[in-house]
Amino acid sequence: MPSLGELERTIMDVLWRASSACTAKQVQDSLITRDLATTTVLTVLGRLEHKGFVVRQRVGRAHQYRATATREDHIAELMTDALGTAPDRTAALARFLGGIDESERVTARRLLG
Amino acid sequence: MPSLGELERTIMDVLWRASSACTAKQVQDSLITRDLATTTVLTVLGRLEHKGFVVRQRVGRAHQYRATATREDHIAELMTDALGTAPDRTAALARFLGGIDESERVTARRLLG
DNA sequence: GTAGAATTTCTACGTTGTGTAGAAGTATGC
DNA sequence: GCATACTTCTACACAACGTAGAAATTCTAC
Repeated sequence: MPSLGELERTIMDVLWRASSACTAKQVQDSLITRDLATTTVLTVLGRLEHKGFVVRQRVGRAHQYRATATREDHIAELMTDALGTAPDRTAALARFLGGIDESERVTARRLLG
Repeated sequence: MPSLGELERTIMDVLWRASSACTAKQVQDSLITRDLATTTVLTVLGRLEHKGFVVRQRVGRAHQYRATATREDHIAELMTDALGTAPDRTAALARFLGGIDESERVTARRLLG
């Protein structure tokens, strides 16, 4: 899976937080702390589309962008990918599960049925 | 956590597989498919040391390198870091656990006690 | 239907990380 | 002491990413 730069990540966060698809302008306006040029946002959104993280749809003269996966799906995929690099999956899983705190272990047990 | 490039990763794999600490020469000789210069291996080992993935110790005129963490620890840390970026940890955990296959879910349940 | 504005596309540049290795320095063993 | 093994220094190319101006396109309001 392609990885995300810092700005790419920031922009994905906007899209993940958004309830619906956003235009580049809307993304730009969400990032008040950074004062980016619109073209910068567009460039990054283009790269994110290229990497498969977003899709876009024309609406009027503009495009609306939305994330192709939820943030949780993305995170789960990162975790699965990491686990996938283990020659000994069980050992890696054991380390991971051993490292999370007790309340979360309880949650995990419940999630596993 | 710093990430690993492709060669850095390859060299970490050597160190992770090795039962004991390795010299640059030994690492180089393990990578028969790549025919790298010794200095290349040294440079990368230096970067890995800088990133905290390895430590070295002088032995005679050479240095021996060993990984600071096991591969499984590293992988578990990647997973934990990914989970740590989730605003809703439970949701992310649910997606992750929901995505692994049934036999591994059984293993996970057992690991959780 | 044309002018102006909004939006996109194209192009580009600086920075950083990484793969790669030569040249030069240094220490060790004989 | 000297040759050699090993390290350190320096360097370069290439890709990814942050950044944005210039130019092209397209919609809308008149």
